[in-house]
Amino acid sequence: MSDFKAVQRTHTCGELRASDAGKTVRLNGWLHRWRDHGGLLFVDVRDRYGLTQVVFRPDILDRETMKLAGHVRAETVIAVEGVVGLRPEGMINTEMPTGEIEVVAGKLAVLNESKTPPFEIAEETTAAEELRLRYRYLDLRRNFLKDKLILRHKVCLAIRNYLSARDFLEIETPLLMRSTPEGARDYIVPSRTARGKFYALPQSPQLLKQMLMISGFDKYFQLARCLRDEDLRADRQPEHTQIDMEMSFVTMDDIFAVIEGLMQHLFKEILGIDLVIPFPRLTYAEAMSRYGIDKPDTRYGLTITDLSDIVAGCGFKVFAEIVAAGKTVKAICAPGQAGLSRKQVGQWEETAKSAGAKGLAYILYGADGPRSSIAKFLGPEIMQQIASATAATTGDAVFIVADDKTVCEGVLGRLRIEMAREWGLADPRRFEFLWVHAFPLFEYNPEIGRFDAMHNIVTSPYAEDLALLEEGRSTPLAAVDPHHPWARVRANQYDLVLNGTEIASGGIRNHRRDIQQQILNILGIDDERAERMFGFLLEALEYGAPPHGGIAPGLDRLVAVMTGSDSIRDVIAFPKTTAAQSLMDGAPAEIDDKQLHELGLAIVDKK
RNA sequence: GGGGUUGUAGUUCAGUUUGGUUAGAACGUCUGCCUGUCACGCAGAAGGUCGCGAGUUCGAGUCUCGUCAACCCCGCCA
Repeated sequence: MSDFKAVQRTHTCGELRASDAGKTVRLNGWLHRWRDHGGLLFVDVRDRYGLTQVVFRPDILDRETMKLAGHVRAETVIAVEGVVGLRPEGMINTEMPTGEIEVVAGKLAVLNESKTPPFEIAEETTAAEELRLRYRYLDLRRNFLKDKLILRHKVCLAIRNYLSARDFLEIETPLLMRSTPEGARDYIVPSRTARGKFYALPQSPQLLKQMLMISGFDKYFQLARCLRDEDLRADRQPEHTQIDMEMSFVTMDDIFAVIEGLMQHLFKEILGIDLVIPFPRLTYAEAMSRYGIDKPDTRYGLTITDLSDIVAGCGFKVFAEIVAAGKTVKAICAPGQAGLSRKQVGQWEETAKSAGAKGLAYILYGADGPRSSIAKFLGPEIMQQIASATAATTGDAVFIVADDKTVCEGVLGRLRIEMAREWGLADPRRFEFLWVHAFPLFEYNPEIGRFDAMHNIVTSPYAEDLALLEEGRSTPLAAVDPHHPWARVRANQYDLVLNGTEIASGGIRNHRRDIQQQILNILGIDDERAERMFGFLLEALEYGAPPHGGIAPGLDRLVAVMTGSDSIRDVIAFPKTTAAQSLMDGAPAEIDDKQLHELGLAIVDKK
């Protein structure tokens, strides 16, 4: 094939129609399937645009060409020249966009042969993901993945157009930067020119986009790669892409409005779906008490009800004593589940226990009256009150947890998700967005014996909570006490939740050095260390830093939801396994001794 | 770091509960036949380190222990 020009395609495999009949065309592509009738031979040629049927006819072609065509196998790269013909009466394939025509072959050239692929390049595959990841380039030939990457491209393009039209500037920030002691474990890159020193790959461009605000670029965005060396999940890869944004002179409402507009645009433009804006808002406290989680899936009910007042002083000692001790009794109502067997109820109790509950009480409101292991202690009146509080009617089941408020919420939140999954309560065709805001700024961490940033160390406190920062230094309350002043500081922090997935996170930042420094101090970073680690940020805040804030939607998670993917691996061209390995290229891999030597590194323990 | 699921022809699986003759099926591959198929059809053939390593046993795909990998979850992480 010395002269490819002579066989180069004139059309793609997805574009020929009946109106092209009579044209002489050339197609290039992969041989998808063949149907050899001994005389007649049909071949489907595939490229990313589609499939076109090519027919090889012995009455037209010489014996050599027929023989060659008869021996071409799956995934061979071929070039075909022929005449577009209308298919005979009754032979039209209405399943295919090109189904009205076929290319009557005149010439065939093999551009490259293919080994038998380890799995079929078919619409559906049952091949294990491990195998598909090893041969990712073959898996990407399948529409299943190909279409998702195409949709991802459209999302990226629409984001750029939308934000650019609203005066946002896309500005790149470095991948090699200094390690800062925040959040996740860093990926580290050794420096050759400064031996013994290291760059870190950014967990996000957080500080850099703040520097851009200080530079005066008041509307910034970037499709930014973010790297974190933490354990993986279906929705977590070591590198992911954020639609990173930051704005100056804005309030939370301004940022919500930009994101609501962006999401509305993306869903309309790409999926043809009309989103209703503005999105509902919940405070963190409301989300936790109603759903037991800070990223609730609001496509289904099963909300949490507080029963403490009802069961205070009731005949069931366990409940009464818990309430007397200042703890809580909470419940969720599962509609239509009164028929659960003893075994099924036991399985939910196991789930509750694994989530931290000591037990799980239940009341099954059957047609012949409520059934419950604690019915005789509660009595009919209390059970009636529980029914009306949880809006349970005949046929429903109520599950009750008694413990600390946070344990109750955590357990019932978990049960809620598991039950919705078990009973298929979440409608996959619905997209329910929700803002969660007013997070606590700090969270007590018993492991290290001090407060941690709940989200981000640069998030600003509510102005009316500023006094609590100082109050926390002299309070007689223990750090673990939920009424500790620092535990009560609310943050200008907000998350965007979509169908129970955290899709974006952001906040209004500290633009005053004194407040930022005070927060770092509370987080256990003294002035000396703050200077060393964040000196550049603190210094920049002293040169007229404007009020600013931002947000960063996760592109992978967003596209995963938009394409109905269970894992973000399906919307990433070359993802890694849960052990952060790339099965295709074998990364991570050892490097040469010479490379180690140049960097001044030695491997101490290979494990 | 912890819990769970899975691992048997190229691929997807059955066989493991109850250890016992030659480890099966489908798809794919190869050969032959077939002139309107489109998951073409028909006939035949080849194809196995039962993830890996120990152990128990007369005998292990099957039982025990360890180990590796993929996936899901907790911890961890935006």
